[in-house]
Amino acid sequence: MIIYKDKTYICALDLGFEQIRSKWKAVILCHLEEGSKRFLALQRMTGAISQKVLNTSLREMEEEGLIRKKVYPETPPRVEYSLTEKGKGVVPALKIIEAWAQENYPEARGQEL
Amino acid sequence: MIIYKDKTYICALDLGFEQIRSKWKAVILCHLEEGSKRFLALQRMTGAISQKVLNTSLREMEEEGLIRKKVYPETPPRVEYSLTEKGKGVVPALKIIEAWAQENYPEARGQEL
DNA sequence: CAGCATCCCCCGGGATACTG
DNA sequence: CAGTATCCCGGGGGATGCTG
Repeated sequence: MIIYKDKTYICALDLGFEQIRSKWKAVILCHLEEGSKRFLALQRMTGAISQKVLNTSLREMEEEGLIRKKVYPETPPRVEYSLTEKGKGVVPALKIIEAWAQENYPEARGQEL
Repeated sequence: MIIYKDKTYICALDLGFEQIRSKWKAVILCHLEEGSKRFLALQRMTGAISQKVLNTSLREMEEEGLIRKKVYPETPPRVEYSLTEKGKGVVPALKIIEAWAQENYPEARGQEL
């Protein structure tokens, strides 16, 4: 039994998985692995994600220390998101899932991010 | 763009991740890696999961070919769940997440399943 | 023991419109 | 461009009770 931020988890996997379980976090993290990305770039890459959800996902992951947000004081504003060391630590797991899907789902053959 | 069972996914990771994204599937899969388990045993291990959710999770994963269900025609009934080859393919990813959580969250130190 | 059947509630996530 | 502010809906997931 683990308690973290007022929530209880039954094991480490439960806790860790919860951090990336929402609809788009995994995809976002994988995209950021290619290098830092701007808000609009992320939105375009995912395509389907709404602004609101992209924002909450990014903020939550920033609070968890998975990603870093850098704001350039320009007009129009420029913001870049990138992976932290902690964030880089989960990506290998996501890569495995991606490869696993490509192997096991014919539809996904060769479908990279 | 991938279409699978009337749903669309933007990439392989999206498709693959969706198969294990629900609250308990990852934990269940990791438990099954130790060997085949009975229904009640799984329920006890997770502790927090309700029967209904455990059941739907198991059925969905069976339909996806991640796990196998073996029914022994006895009374009282005995049912055992185990990983398929396909199911074994994702577990390494979950192990990484588990280890990652143990490293990055002090609360989860040494918290095995 | 291993499950269906129900009821219910919360919130994840989409759509739309507006701002610094 | 990079967000906030609302509104709204579906369904994931819990609780409880019943059966072969």
